[in-house]
Amino acid sequence: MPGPKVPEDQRREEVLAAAYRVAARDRLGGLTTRAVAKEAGVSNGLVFFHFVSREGLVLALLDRLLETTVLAPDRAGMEEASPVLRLLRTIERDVEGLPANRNRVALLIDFWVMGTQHAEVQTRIRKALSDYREAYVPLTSAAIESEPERYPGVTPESLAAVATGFIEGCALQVVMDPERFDVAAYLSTLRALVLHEAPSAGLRVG
Amino acid sequence: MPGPKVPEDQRREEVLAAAYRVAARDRLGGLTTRAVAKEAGVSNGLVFFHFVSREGLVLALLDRLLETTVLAPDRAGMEEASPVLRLLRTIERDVEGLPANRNRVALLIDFWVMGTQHAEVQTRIRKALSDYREAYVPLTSAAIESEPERYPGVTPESLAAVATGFIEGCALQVVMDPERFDVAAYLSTLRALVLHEAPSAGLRVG
DNA sequence: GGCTACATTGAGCGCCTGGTCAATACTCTC
DNA sequence: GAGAGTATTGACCAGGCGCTCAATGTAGCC
Repeated sequence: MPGPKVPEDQRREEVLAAAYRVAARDRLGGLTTRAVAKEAGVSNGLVFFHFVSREGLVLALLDRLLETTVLAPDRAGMEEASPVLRLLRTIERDVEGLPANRNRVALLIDFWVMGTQHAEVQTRIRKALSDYREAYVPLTSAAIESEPERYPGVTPESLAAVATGFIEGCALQVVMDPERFDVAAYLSTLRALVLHEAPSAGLRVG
Repeated sequence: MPGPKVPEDQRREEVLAAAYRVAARDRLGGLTTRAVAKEAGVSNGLVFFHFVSREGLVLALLDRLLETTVLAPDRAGMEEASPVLRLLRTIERDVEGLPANRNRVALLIDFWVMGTQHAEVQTRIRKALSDYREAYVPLTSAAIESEPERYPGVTPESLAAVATGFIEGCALQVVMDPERFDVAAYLSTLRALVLHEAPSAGLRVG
């Protein structure tokens, strides 16, 4: 009683999209092959035909998730700002974008936790985090070079690590308690800490 | 064929300790009632006799975990330092303590993630995090008061939130990639950012 | 139209899980 | 020592899981 055939790997794509929907709703723990099949309107066996195993499906989902997560900082609209301000604004953009992507962020943290026990997931997550840090290095490098005496002993890499670590901490907060997490207060505090000047200058938060 | 009886709720304690050992090794996903029973050298049914359900066991474990996690900052040995330095050193102590407690931290993050979908776990975790922030408020308050002009618009609460958020970000790093996480570089970067002076003065890192 | 190759189905297998429960052994009381 | 109450056992159940596979429908080719 097989259903209609679909050309090429379009089916695979449909199943993967269904897997994302299920995972965004029920997280990795709720990502069963049956749930995915049902969501895709397809039989259970077909999931295995296209992904071999649940693990294959999970890894494909992770790859898709990481592919569609933009790492490169968007510098549009801040070409004229000082390097330090550019760095700050990039961090702020990333943090401000977290609440709207809560489901996606929660899913990434699920994979993060899974990576603690699963070698293949671990290497992928580590690489993504490494890429994320790398994407910040040009910004941190410029910031340090603009005022070297202000950042003694700080390397572009260590500053990038701290910056992304800060963002990841924010991601945890957002996932756990989105109502309590006050993006504006968080960011203005960061600004004051780093700039040592009133946050009202140039703050875009309403 | 019941085995020997044990007075009071000592058995409950043994089972809970076994649950911690299992969870520290295999995390929440591996925390099955049978695994705990085996680890405790006890029958499967006894776990339910003492904890009613797996959920009861998990919640008891979470409570135990949070009870035995010291939140109050230890100020010993820094009475004479400036408030800002005291704050920094407290953060440093917390961060430095993470790698040695990797298993415990990983387990807490497991609960954190679980709390995203489980109401009772969520309230407990939120309370623990709130307490953690609160524990920092005296330190952040003193730091701000000592140099009010240096932290414009920064409240003790927001600074405490950023400080603990920073530590939680570090916790994520440690759990994911303990070898790569360079505690010393992280902390010296934080110092330089906040103090705007050479980190060699007063840094205790070898 | 027949043939081949392949996508698709759904029943079914084995395993593990949380949970139940009657039977049983221990401990205490008198 | 008998009786009562409780801690403990392990077999058992239902359900969900990942996964397999023979059967079957579909599409393209000559």
